[in-house]
Amino acid sequence: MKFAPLNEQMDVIKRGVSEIIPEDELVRKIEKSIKTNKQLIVKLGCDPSRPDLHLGHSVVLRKLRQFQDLGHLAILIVGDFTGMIGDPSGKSKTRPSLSLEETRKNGESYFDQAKKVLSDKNIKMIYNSDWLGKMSFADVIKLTSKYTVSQMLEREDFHTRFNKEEPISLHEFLYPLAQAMDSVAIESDVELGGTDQKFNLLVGRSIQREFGKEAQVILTMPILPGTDGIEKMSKSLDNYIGISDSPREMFGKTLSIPDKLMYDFFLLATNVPNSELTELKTEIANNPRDTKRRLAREIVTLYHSQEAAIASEEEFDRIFVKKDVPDVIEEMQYSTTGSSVNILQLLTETNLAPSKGEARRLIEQGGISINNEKISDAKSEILMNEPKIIKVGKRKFLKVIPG
RNA sequence: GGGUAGGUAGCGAAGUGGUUAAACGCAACAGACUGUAAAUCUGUCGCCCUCGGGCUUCGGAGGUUCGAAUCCUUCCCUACCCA
Repeated sequence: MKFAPLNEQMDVIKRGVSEIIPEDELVRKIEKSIKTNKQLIVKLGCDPSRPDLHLGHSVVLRKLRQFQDLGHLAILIVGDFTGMIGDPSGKSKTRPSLSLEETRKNGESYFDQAKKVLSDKNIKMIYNSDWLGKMSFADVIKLTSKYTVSQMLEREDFHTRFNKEEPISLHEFLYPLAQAMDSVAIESDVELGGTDQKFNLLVGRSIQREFGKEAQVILTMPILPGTDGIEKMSKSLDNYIGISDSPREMFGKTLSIPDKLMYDFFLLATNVPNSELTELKTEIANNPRDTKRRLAREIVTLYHSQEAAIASEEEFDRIFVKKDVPDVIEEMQYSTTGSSVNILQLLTETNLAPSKGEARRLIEQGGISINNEKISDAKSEILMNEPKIIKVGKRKFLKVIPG
């Protein structure tokens, strides 16, 4: 294995990063790796409770990919053990804790999606129940003795929740320590994470030292904002662009981001070369419309293909500019007893509307059309003699096939 | 164990016996507009039938009352203070 020179490696590694702590230690680790011809162990923890990956996750995964391409070893740690305990933080009703089997399954699905970003070379996936599951209560007590309550409360979210008199479950304090044990177990040289992970990553450093290991360097990436431009990208806020989204969805969602986010998306979520980045800033200012379309194409190309990118752009124009129908529409078999069916019944039975009241409202507001004809009467009877295309709102389509 | 403050629709938050299906904000949804699924504006936002209603909601259970989210009993949950 031949590693690239230090400067080249650092140029790649530093793109888009928020912090490297401490940077000089990373330099030393890389120098040593070049000299001894040994790959660095780069760790990324993944949460198996939410296995749907989106562009936000991709930021850190892409960084991991860059380490892989530089010849280093990526270790993905699936938190199956921690997932099993379940995390009731926040107000959400006791989140059901997953069984080991479920976390494993989610881990697999995480891995499948992550493979769209990662290389299949220089990679290892490990479950943390391998070592956490073997710890005795005495081991846990020993571990917890190495960290104090005040130190824990330094973490911002604990701190604010504590001050707002919101509940903090005791086991939540154990998560950073468990994560730190992962670093001890695999002897990571570098751990990646979002800036929101900084605290946990730093705990890893001190616990590694406590266990007589060399401390890992931590590398944090900025949090990618969601399509709303305000909150961080997340599935629960529905402001995400999923790695497994269809080209059409990816394209549309990308166009809907606020203009001021474009640069960050180019920087953190695409392969646009470093040399083009400065130029892009002026492009964004001068021609936001076309630049955003390019961004959308870049993203679709990354997860699907160039052809898909071009097709999704064409389709976008067809649906939203020409207000036409997409060429691929979801289909559903639908059978009725009579030859026709009431529109409200049709909408609820096809799950296009959750209730008849909602369906009625959609009709009143002019949001329903069938075969391009607006339905304005909730009493309409729809003749079910041939396939019909139902349109709900601007972008929900369903082809109903009688039978 | 004792005390105090709380638990209201997806979230935040009003409401302390009777036009309260429950103000307001956010989110969501529809329409208009737009380079956009952005922003803005308008409307909607428990369920069922209808334009007049019917039914089910305010942590859980029970009770008082012609009538309760609002009063009482009891249980569960959260935070804080004291031990």
